[in-house]
Amino acid sequence: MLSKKTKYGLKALTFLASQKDKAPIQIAEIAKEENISQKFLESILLSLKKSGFLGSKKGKGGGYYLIKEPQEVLMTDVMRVLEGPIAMVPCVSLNFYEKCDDCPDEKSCSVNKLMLKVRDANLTIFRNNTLADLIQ
Amino acid sequence: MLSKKTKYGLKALTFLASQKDKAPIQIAEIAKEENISQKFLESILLSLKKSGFLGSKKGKGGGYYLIKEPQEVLMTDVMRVLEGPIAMVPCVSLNFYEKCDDCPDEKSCSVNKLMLKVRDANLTIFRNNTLADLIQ
DNA sequence: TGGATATCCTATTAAATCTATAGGGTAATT
DNA sequence: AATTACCCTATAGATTTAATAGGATATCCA
Repeated sequence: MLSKKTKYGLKALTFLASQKDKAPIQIAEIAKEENISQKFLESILLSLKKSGFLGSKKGKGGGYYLIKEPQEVLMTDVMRVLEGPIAMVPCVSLNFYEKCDDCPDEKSCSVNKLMLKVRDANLTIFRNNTLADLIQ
Repeated sequence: MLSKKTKYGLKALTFLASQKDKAPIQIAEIAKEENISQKFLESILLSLKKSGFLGSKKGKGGGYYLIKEPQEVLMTDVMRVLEGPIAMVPCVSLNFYEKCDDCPDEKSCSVNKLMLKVRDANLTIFRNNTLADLIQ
């Protein structure tokens, strides 16, 4: 299942990407428009800022704004920050590889074999979709 | 993340599929060979039996055995029983469809749009892989 | 300079899910 | 009749997720 965090994060990013100009949008407005708990969204936007997707401005007229152009924001990067590893098991993960302690040999592991295919399929999707592709 | 239940279930199915004949294999043997908690595996095999993948025999010389030929066991079916819906959000699920209560219009939802692509990619993988493909 | 605004940060809680264990019941075989 | 091995329910511990609370910090503007 996709976590609410990822769902909300994607919606917020799309909302920001679909704005005409790049004037900061307040958390409250995004939360209202997208039906998201404001406090929860607050922490999500903060993590998106820390990972380099968003910029922010404090005080009156402040808010969040996209740093890059939507077509430059790859879904691989967004998903890794919001949802975590793309692979369903650590032993097929590119960025978060970890050996299974119960599995003596990966080469002959059926789970490894299947999940490798799943990972590749998902990577293909996420690499070929940017924030721009999610709009409209 | 893939649940342990699914991981263990897949390993058990593969183990049974790679047997020479179709003599029943005991839970204890599968658990030992695949490094799985025996009691946990017990409940997994039971659910695989109830969903029509396995048969069982009680008493001495008893155990579990595959009902169909490995090449006839589709991963779509196995995954749905062990892991649940293949879709990452209910609004793009074929078998477990549910409308999002926070989303006014699916057609214009960015999450829906992306997850539809992910679902199709995963369905393609699971439809084109059988238990036979996981062996060796 | 001070008040209003809005992000930033930490901690905590409530709920749900996952993983595993316990303990006995039931059916089949020898 | 005893043994074997699956069958079934309940429960507990751990982890993760989702949300809330409360205040600190930075910015703007009159």
